[in-house]
Amino acid sequence: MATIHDVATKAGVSVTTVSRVLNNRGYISEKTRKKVFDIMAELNYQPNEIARSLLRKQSNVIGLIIPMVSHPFFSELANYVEYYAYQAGFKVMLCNSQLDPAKERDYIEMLKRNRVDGIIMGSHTLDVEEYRHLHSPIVTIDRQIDDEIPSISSDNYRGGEIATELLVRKGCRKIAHICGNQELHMLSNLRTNAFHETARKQGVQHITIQTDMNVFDQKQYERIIDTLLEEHPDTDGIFATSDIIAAFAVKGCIRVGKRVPQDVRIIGYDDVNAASWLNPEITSIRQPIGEMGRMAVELIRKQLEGKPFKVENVLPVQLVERSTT
Amino acid sequence: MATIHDVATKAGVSVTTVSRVLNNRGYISEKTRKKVFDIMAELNYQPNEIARSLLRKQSNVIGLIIPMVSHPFFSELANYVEYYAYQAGFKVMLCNSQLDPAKERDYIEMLKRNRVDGIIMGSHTLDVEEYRHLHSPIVTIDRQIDDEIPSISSDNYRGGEIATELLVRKGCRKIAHICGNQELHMLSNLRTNAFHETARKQGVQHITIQTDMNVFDQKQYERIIDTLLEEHPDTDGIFATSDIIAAFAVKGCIRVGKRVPQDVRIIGYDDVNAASWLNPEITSIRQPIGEMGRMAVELIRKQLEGKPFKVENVLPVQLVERSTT
DNA sequence: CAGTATATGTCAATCGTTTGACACATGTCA
DNA sequence: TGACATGTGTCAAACGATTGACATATACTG
Repeated sequence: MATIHDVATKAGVSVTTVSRVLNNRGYISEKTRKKVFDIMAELNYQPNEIARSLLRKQSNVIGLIIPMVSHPFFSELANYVEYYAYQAGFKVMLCNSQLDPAKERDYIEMLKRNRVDGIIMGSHTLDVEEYRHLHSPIVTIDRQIDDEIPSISSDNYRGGEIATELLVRKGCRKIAHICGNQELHMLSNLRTNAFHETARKQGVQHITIQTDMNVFDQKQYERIIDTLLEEHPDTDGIFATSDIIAAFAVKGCIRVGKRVPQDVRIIGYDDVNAASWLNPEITSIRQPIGEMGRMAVELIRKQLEGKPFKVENVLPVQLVERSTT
Repeated sequence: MATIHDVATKAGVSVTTVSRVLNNRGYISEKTRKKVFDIMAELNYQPNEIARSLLRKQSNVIGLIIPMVSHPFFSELANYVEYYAYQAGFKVMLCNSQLDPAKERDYIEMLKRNRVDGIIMGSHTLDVEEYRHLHSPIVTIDRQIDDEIPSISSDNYRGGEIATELLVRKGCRKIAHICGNQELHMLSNLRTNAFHETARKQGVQHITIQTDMNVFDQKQYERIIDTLLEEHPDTDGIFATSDIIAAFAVKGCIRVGKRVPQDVRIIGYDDVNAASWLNPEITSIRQPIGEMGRMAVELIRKQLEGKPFKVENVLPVQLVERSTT
């Protein structure tokens, strides 16, 4: 790879001059500028960003830690993060924690060693303390660490409320809620709180089933649904905490001969693209994933630039009614 | 951030000693080693990988360029690439081209400026020439550049053959094939060749519909299916080049009152996870995505280490029969 | 006691780029 | 003529780590 030195020699100028051309500073004649650019093209010169980063103490890299990209919610989030990061001149480093604390910790250290400009945390398997000592700007998705670290989430409580209310309004008398593992202290636990309170207030029977801590395990979903329908055959409403789980609920119902939505009404969560590929299309609570991604990048930038930012960012959710309710 | 210098000073030793501890070379007493590690922990020291990369001329970063992560095939591929890269000590930089040549080119240059150790190309919107001049090790997914650059693909021709044969065997007499844009010169075009040849050989009516160059556009899929069913109402078999398109085909059929698989048999491609969330579950041609990801990382490594490697890597596909055929 | 293994230090170069200080032209304008 | 703008050069330090050469000191072994 050619260096700035090679370019300077070949162009018959000094490295300072080349650097000046490259960074547009100081006086440069049109003739020299052209000459330098020509040589750069000829040598296929690409300035070494590693050397620049070292000097500038800025890598322009954002680390994105999520449980796994192949989960639709996170793959869509990653897609938007990449989109807005690119627009802002950042590169994104993809880190799947697989919800393994050791891997998550390892990735955090790796990102620090690589002096990333910021970390977007979509996985949270460690203790609050461990996140607090991070020096780089971070932003968390769906979890609050403390009142210094900005977090982004959608209005989980409201989402749980809307979902439960819809099922009640549609006439469900016994509603099951399948939620994620509550031990992770995610803000999504609020959906479950909302479910309990709303169901109680409305006076309908309700049960809650927690999934294991695995990111996503189809077999587990199938088992949970089967058990649910067997132990509570009179269930007439299911509020699943993701569209994928809702999809398995639909399949489970059909397997045992129940019609959706006539016998069982089902609502998912997230409103990922896949929710509308399914048949029947799944009613869902839409999280503004694009906006969450945009805001995550923006919050990193604001921290880097020392600008003020809001610590708690709760975005509105929206009911998207389709065919399963 | 603490530097190796701070650690040395605080530990009362020289930077050389700290470096020796860090890199496990030369003689170090247990006492000093412990002392240094203690201070490193105390100062929360993380060696600056940027400085190391500069010196070693090795960044341990792999660039992954794909059309978009939110497409299930690529999100699963990205997931595996991350998995194997992590195991091998690499970080992965996520680049979505959106099938925009300008963005793809820009990303390639960015990756070169950042001196990545290798590039996995899953997006191919540029001319062969542009890829050929890349200096870093690259590996392509689903496209052949020349006989120097290793490529990975699954057996697209065989996949197309199996899919078509299955539909014929099931009794289809008029089969439609929905394929991706053929201008991209991807190896997946072989599926279409296989479709034509097999259908002709078997003597069944067949039509082919090409999608636009967009990565994925639900509206477009819906339109294509609607038009197909309207213009060719006697279609009784559909071979879609992705499971997502197949999902839309299923929905389209049901919309116009056709039963799947009784009236129309549908087969998808890739066998992404989503294929089994759907209802009915989609019959598909399975690409070994995990193996492709593993091999991509391995081929980068082999090039880096100067080991011999195979240029053309075609992996077997497999029929996964479910409910839509 | 000589020789060697162990333990640590100093010093300087290197990776590729940026940047500030300073020097020295040439040209232009008032 | 002097002041200033323009254009380019040299030099050196800095970013943070690694590494080889070499020096020195202690401890042990045969």
